[in-house]
Amino acid sequence: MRRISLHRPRNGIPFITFFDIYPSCSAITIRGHSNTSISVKGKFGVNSNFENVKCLDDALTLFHQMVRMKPLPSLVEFSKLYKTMLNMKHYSAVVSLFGEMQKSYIQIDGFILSIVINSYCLMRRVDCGFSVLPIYLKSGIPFNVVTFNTLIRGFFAENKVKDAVNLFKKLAKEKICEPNEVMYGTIMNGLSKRGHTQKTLSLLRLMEVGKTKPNINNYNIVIDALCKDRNLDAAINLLNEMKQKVIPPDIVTYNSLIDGLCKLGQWEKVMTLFSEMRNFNIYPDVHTFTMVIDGLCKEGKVEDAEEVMRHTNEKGVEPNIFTYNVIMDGYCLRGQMDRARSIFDFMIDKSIEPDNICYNVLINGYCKKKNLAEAMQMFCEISQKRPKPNMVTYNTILQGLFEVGRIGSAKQVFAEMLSTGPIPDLCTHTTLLNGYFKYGLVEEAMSYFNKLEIKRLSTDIGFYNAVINGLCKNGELDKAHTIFEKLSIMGLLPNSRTYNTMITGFCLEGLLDEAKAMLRKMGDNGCLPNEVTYNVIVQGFLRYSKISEMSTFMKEMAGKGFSFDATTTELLINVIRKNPSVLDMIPHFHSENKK
DNA sequence: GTAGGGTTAG
Repeated sequence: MRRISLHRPRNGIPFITFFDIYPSCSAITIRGHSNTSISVKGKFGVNSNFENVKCLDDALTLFHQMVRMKPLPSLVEFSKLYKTMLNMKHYSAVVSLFGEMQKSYIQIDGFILSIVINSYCLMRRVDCGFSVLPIYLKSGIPFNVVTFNTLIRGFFAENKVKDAVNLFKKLAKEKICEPNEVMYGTIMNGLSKRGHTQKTLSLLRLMEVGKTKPNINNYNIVIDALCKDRNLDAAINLLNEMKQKVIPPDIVTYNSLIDGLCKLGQWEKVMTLFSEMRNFNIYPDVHTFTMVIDGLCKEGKVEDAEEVMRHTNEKGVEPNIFTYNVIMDGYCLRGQMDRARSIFDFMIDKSIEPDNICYNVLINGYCKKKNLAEAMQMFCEISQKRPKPNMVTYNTILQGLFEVGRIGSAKQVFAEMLSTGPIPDLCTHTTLLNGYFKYGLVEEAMSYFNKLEIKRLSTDIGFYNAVINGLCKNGELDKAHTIFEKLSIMGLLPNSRTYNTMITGFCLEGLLDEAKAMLRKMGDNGCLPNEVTYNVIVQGFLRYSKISEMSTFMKEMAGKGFSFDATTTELLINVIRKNPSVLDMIPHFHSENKK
């Protein structure tokens, strides 16, 4: 069967399309340099060749077959192949195949160039993405909104927010291209994901009065940002605005809102949204159920969560790996590792391949139960599989091993991480330091710390808190104090944990005046003393029987509505037993505390 | 055939 069709596309170049049977390449549209397209349909349908591309080798083989064909396949087929490769994350391979195309003088078009720019952006090389722009000019291909949207996404991928926004502004100002809803969406999404919810909302308002009116996606981005900020009232107001403007919310809109409400435990409102959705003929999907299940699990209601999972099945929605991971985490949080492991086996029975998160959840669960045998078993299991253990896996198992004192194994795992694993992050460094300090290995801790300082890899206050705490606990208060004083020079702001750690350190050494001075300094630096601070300092005075000063701080505590923790209470009882008159020194406290 | 939104782990 042969069909010939002649049509004239917008750019004015005529295309002639043939449909025929072509055994050697059964599903490829072929276009010669004269812009003649020949589409060959085989028994597997038009896309079958790309569905069969399972790995990089398949893609390369097919590409080389394609470039040798006469006449050449159409650029549509080349872009389909490139897209398939991008989906498999073979970004640099796309770039090099594009190079081969250029060397062979194969004609290119704007689609191909956008894909090449995207490949660079996905490799986090937006700079190389820009270097593709001259090819447009040389080839007489006009830039379009996709070209620049891809580059804007590239900037965001490298966290270059200002560059992204500047490019966006430049495009509009110099009339290089008219931003559309997608481009607004890209900017809004980039800003909202970095906490700039108000700017995102302003852009939506700008769109409302401008030429490009916001679509459902633009609203969804803002609603999700508001929900993530726990500003559910504002999010629901925006939902109502959408309804008024006859932009009907969709499942994504409702999922953002339901997730926000679940995280706040506002279950009645969740139910209201569920019934509202039904009125709009929008049905909950696997995301909706998973978020509800997650919310219930985080409140410890895992049985209810399992009930919802059964309900999910009744509604014809299949739980996916997210759902199972969430339920497993729920059981792990409650220490019910047997239940978590049944879910795990059940999932495998359903032919769902466990992923990294799944293993990490279980490893964390076993570590929390101090069952390092099982944790290590799972760690070894994942080490022999793909995907390989990631940073979270290593950090979890390291923490677990240190927790139970298996320092040798921890060192072994860390060495393995350095040689074949992911690059350690700040959490790894902090875990390692905490571990060394906990077991008195001060020299090892400090030599590791110094190495990191030289490499300037330690730029986080949480990390310094670990060092300061470790030094204080190992009787090295002076060194801790020196590092504390250095923080401001490095431009790091101490937080309440930093101060509390230093105050604890001073109290342990009986340097109560220094402790007191540090507490007063906290307020000056905009970091108010909290319940922990007061408990720590009161404990200090109690240990050194400075009853009248203790009384002063207790009064302040009472004024701020802070309570004693277990340690303070115990110390206080011991002091009162020895000397009952102390009771009169204690200010009017909650009667509960006084008993 | 190229660019966009919502769910999980340390």
